[in-house]
Amino acid sequence: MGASSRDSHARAATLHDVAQRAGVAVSTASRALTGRRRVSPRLVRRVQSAASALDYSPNVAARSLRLSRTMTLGLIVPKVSNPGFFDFLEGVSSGIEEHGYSLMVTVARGDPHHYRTLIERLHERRMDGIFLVTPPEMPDTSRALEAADTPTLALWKGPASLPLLTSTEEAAIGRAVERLAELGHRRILYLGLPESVPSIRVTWLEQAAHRAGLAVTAVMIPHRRPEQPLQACIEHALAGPDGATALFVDLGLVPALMHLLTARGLRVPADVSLIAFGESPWTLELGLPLASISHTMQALGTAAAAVMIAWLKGERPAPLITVGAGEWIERASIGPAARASRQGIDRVQ
Amino acid sequence: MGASSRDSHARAATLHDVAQRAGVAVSTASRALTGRRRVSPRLVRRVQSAASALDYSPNVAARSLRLSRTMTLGLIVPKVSNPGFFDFLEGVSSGIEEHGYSLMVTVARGDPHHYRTLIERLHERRMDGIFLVTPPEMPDTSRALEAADTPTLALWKGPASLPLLTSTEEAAIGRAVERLAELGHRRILYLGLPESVPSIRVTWLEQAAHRAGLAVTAVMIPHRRPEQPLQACIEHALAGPDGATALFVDLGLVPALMHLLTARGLRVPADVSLIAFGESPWTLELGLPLASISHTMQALGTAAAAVMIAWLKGERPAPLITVGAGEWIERASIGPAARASRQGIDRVQ
DNA sequence: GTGAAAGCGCTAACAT
DNA sequence: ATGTTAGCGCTTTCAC
Repeated sequence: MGASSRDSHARAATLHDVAQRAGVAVSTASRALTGRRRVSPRLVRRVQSAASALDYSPNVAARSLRLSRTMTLGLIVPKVSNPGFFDFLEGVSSGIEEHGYSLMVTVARGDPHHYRTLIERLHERRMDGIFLVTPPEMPDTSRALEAADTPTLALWKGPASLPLLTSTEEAAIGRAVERLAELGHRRILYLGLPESVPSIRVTWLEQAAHRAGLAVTAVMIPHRRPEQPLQACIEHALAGPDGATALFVDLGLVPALMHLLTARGLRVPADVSLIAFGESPWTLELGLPLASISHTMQALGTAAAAVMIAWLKGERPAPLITVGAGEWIERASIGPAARASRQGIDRVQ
Repeated sequence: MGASSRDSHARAATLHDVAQRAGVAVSTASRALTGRRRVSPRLVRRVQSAASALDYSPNVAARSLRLSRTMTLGLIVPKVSNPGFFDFLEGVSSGIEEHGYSLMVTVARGDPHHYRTLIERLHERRMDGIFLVTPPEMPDTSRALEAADTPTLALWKGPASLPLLTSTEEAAIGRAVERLAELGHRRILYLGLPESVPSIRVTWLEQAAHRAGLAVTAVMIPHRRPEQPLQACIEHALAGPDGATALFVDLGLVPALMHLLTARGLRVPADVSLIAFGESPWTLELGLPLASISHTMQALGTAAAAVMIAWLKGERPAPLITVGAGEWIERASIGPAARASRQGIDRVQ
């Protein structure tokens, strides 16, 4: 133990201690440290050195009580294992941190009851603002939120009463679908993992396909031992003269899918076009130039942070904000619809 | 707006308001609500109904100030995009939540300076405990922690002054390596992503290999456009009579690797044995029974939570705690060392 | 069993 | 520019 380390049983130094050591009043010490009002430079120095001598660390709880502001934001996320989710968290965290805010994170189970509990919990802790991520099928939780009267920003989707932040992923999907239409594709197969957060994707994809005159078959692969194995799904969907010629898949399914396609002798994009939701550097550098709807979760996080910070400064956000975090990236995994090889595919089945 | 919703400009009800409405003293109201001392059932009911009528929500900041306990735990994690990290977070979160604690999450950039800043920040907020995850190459941050005098638990690795929580992954790796030795393998190639959190894996792997008399080539694939593309790496490592016959890879590399191996006509496990760090249901169900060192991050999270809760109850943790969260799972992707097909592999190069 | 009052550490009026 | 004081909302002695 160095001489400077305090006895671990001594209570932490308070502003009072600092003021006393510097020979000034507590209010002066407060002003000197926070800089919120003019104090003579001489005293500022004295207070500062007293503070550092005592290892003074302001008590945020006391400050919060006094100012009715906790400088803390809450984040409620559903319990999903989306690979990109940590990036989102990081975006939010770094975005608010530089403005002096901290982040309180709670992970909700699926049920609305738990959501309500967590909202209450954050309310008791008097969050200055809340980021709310609800699973798509979540019923209304707005009552619990109303009571709290806390600036709350919904991500991806949420109750109509809340400002909503989404990304340009929808537009990107639209562009991808249009491109497929140009290439002569007529039917798309979507393979998704149920626990991927933005399952609005499916809706977006369906709408875009409708506009472009394409048909969509959406298949959510259940998490545990699917009754209809993925393999059967795909073969069925790709088969026949009306079979899908293009595949949209969650990135997590790509390895399995590639394996399966290779095993069946189907080539990308000669036999089937492939578009992934999400990017991974490893799919790119290795002879698999995978076209994708890239979605930088981190960008969405920082955007959310920025909107919230502005809100706390009095600038109420628009009801719907779209962030440029989604992008259509065309790569060699898509090509003209493989009408010619239909027969070959039929044989597979 | 329902009749019960308060005017959004009215300040939140305080305990004083509740007491007044129930016709009791604030102290009685406090006791009735917290149940920390005996209050007549009649009054308890009166206070409770007054509280719910006023939508009373206790102010945690005030309580913290009074009790010198925030009921909040801090988590510091390095800025890495490890897929399983969110699971860990979830484990910690749910583990502490049921004991009434909340979680404050901060994401650190690589540098020690930022770590210190974040630790200070958490200290100002008077966390009751801190979970610390440092990247392996992080220099000592213990001075900042000492000052805080807050129960701090290190995960995976950390300064010697702190109790450390690791998993049985090390043992699992040992078992995997022994099995490979049995199967006649002599050289292992490890392919890792640099940003995977527990890069102590490499150390563990090397130690285990040494014990079993095997050689290890560890290659960390740089994130951006590697000068030595993965492809060249692998071909070089697998080639020659002394080439590696078994591959340990991070799960994120599996798709790329599979593609590459398939393209080169190398079969698993006939030509090369494959072991992944991590599990994904999609690699299993689809003709790719991938042997793995499975590591349930969530289990590690809940374990960390449990240790911390116990600590806060006065039960100081052992300096080193090993959690059974890592497991060696043998599957068909490993087999006897492919001495016979050496020539075929050489031809590939 | 209940009430009155002190005080946790801080900031912002209000005085000087 | 600096000091004095009230009070943020809560729990806990201390009296009764």
